[in-house]
Amino acid sequence: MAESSSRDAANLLPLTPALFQVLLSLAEGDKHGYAILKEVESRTNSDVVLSTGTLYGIIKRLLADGLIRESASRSDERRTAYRLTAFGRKVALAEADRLRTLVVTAERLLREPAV
Amino acid sequence: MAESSSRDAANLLPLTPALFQVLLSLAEGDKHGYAILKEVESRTNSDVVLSTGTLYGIIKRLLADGLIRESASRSDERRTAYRLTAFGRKVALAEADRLRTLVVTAERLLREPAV
DNA sequence: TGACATACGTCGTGATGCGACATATCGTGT
DNA sequence: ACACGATATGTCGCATCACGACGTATGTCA
Repeated sequence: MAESSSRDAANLLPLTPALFQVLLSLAEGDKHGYAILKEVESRTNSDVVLSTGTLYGIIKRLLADGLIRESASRSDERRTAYRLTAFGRKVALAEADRLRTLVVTAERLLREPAV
Repeated sequence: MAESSSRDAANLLPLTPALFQVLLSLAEGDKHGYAILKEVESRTNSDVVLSTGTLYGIIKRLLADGLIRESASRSDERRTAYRLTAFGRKVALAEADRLRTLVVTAERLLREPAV
């Protein structure tokens, strides 16, 4: 026990797949909404295609929970860029850890071909 | 193209975390509902605790989609055991593959400590 | 000028997970 | 005999979330 660092990242887990993709996109670098949309789509070979309805809802929740914040660098007028916070990165890492454990378990359980 | 093996397992992805856990539980061996509940809880150290509302809804969907079926071995009167079908195992493997790829990507993107 | 990409956002709907509740049997302790 | 908790299955309503449809602009280029 005794690990109250900032806030407990584990409380927010598991992340929804769409939300996790947005965090990963911002881990790569600051982006505005539309750029996140396009980056996720291209990185996942169109396996994950976020609608704008999905995206802007997620951005609201991420801002409210302090996982991202508005980036100061707004080169352009009508675009708002977002940046992953330290806490946001921590949460994303926790989710990646959770998934890695899950995958290891899954591969162990699925290996045996039915007794 | 030209890969219509039984049905396309990829169509059902991504699986919800709870549903995936149920498949993993049945991959280990046939179980009835309550046993699935307890096995998931103990295997995940109570990180994942399914409510009965969640479980029996999932079982309905899994039956409807042919990922599980009722097991013939009903030693007891008031328990219904379930078994993972070949297709169900295939879907679970596809999900595990998807997650493994995601984890690799996530760890790559999250490694760099913000430029 | 017209079409398409960029960019942001809302709204309604459907799917999903969850807690609360209901019901019943079984085992064990007192 | 009775009570209590574990076993076992299920329903219901609520909240959350992803998605598609739609709306509004501006920028770009043929």
